[in-house]
Amino acid sequence: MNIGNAAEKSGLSAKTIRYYEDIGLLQADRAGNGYRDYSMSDVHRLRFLQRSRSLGFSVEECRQLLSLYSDKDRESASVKAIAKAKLTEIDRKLAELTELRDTLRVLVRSCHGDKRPDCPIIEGLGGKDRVAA
Amino acid sequence: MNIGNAAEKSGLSAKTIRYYEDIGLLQADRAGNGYRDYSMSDVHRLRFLQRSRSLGFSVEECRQLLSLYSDKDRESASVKAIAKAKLTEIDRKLAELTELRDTLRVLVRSCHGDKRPDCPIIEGLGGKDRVAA
DNA sequence: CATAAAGGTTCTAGCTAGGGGAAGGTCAAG
DNA sequence: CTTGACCTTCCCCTAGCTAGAACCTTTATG
Repeated sequence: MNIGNAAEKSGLSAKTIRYYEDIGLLQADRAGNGYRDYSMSDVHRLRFLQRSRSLGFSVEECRQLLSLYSDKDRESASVKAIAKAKLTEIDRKLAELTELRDTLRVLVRSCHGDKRPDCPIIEGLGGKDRVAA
Repeated sequence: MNIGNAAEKSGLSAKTIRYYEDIGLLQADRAGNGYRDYSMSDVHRLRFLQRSRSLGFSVEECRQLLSLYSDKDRESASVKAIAKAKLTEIDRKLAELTELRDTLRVLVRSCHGDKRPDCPIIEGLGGKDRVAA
């Protein structure tokens, strides 16, 4: 099947699929006319990539996961290790983002937001001390 | 003061300060030897940028905030609008990331993680249906 | 049969927000 | 005088694509 078809079935754009081929994630066969030719198994792998990316795995992590996906002798422990590391990373990002939000929320709440120029947000961003979270 | 000094005082790297000048965020005076020369007021603005960035504002948002920072006739409502929009954006990211984490957490918990090849994580990433969060 | 639209191909360039490092000028100390 | 720390500009690199140009192939229609 052509790339457009594979794109539709996998949920990736054709551009993205070509990019993945470019960086060596997945190589496609070529038909006589030079068009890329995808099998159902290729589509499964593309879908796998789409899901992995949407779950926050980096392309390099996807490369590892894809190789484990294709390896019928894999140890599930290897997969779990990657997923756990990603989970830890996401938890860290969540904590960071939560702190950010709390700080920003305090600033926003403390600003009256009218035509006067005095503004606790500006002061908080410019002041000497970190605004209390 | 030289850029290294301004960098230290503002918490930004010299590279970053030059980059900000490059994109027109903040222009510095030049000393006779061609070195950039920063005043304390420049340092305050750099600090302002550092804090704004660290709170998640994009460089373009920082540009607006900095112009409001310098504008003594600003309306605090303008500042609050930008901050509120950013807050909404952060909340959205938080929700997204939380959903991601929950999905990933379910997958990780369901995987025994040993030497056997069968792996619910791989199945979850490759399967036809979205894994339940 | 001609042609136009809808695909496909390769290539380059751009996005964010800087980091790394080269090649070279300048300044203070020993 | 030289060394080392600092400064300058310059260009390339990162992630993960997206957009567009220039061109080729297939398919549908008059």
